[in-house]
Amino acid sequence: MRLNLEELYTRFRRHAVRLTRQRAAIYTALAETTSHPTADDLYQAVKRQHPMISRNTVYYTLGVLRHAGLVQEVNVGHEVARYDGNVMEHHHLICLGCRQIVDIMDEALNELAVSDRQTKGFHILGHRVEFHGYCAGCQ
Amino acid sequence: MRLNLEELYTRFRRHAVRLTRQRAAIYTALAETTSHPTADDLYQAVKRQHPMISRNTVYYTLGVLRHAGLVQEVNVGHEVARYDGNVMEHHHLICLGCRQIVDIMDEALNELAVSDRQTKGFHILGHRVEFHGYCAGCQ
DNA sequence: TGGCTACATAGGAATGATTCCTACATAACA
DNA sequence: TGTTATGTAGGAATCATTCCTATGTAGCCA
Ligand SMILES: [Mn+2]
Ligand SMILES: [Mn+2]
Ligand SMILES: [Zn+2]
Ligand SMILES: [Zn+2]
Repeated sequence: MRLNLEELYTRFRRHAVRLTRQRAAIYTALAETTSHPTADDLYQAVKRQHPMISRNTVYYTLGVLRHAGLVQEVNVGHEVARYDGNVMEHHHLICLGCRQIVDIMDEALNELAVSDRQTKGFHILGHRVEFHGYCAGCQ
Repeated sequence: MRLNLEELYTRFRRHAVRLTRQRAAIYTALAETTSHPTADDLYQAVKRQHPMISRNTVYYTLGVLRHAGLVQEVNVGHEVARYDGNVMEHHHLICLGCRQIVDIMDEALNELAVSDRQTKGFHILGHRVEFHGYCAGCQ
């Protein structure tokens, strides 16, 4: 979905994150896609408008945004980190062929819990579910 | 659980994996713990009996055992890889404090599925669930 | 049982995503 | 508009894992 400057300004302000051209470009690129890009994908995309941007700025910014709760990291095994501008609670489908990651918005999955007998004394704060398989194109 | 040489021999034979002293030591160390050690944990443990073992042998062996289905890799975010000698279908509790990983054997979790509407044309082969929280000692 | 051969091991070098360092630039606030 | 805390660029460093290669040996067969 399209993101205007005013909305961007509001979101950053709300989380006390300084707004710079680089941050605006990185966050916008991420918020406007559902593809869960890597840091380098974002670097390549943002570089078109900001040829001097450094990879470090991308990593640093993603760290700041993640800390502020504006962005999520999605890790699939030990592959390179993927980022997600969708911070609503949701889970993922992962294609073993093309490595694409697709959102699953499913209330039942969000409400998943472990039976008390299995909790082993843990105080549970959250959970993550990923389904693995082959997408339509890779089957 | 304790693992005798004969059982070891049977398992390796069944999966057409050559049995060496190093492999026996690595696999035994892993199969006899529930702690999900790292490759380096295993290297340090095995080195007591095999002072000349190399880290490379540990990595190579874990790769072979994983390929044979005798061992699993468990990845928590981008932390160093953890290994699991329990190859039954199961899921994990992860402590955000001490990073310990605890098994959850729960049939309901094993049978989890995505609703067809959410499958997005994927052919699903498996899934993984992890619960995050603080263990009794870390709360 | 001894010899062959494909595969395993040790050790060291290479890799590569991410983090660290630091001098310079600039957003935010008054 | 000036001040200052924070962000940026660029390069070096990190470190788990993988790659390379010479030597060793498990498993098989005569
Ligand atoms: Mn997502
Ligand atoms: Mn386990
Ligand atoms: Zn695919
Ligand atoms: Zn703990």
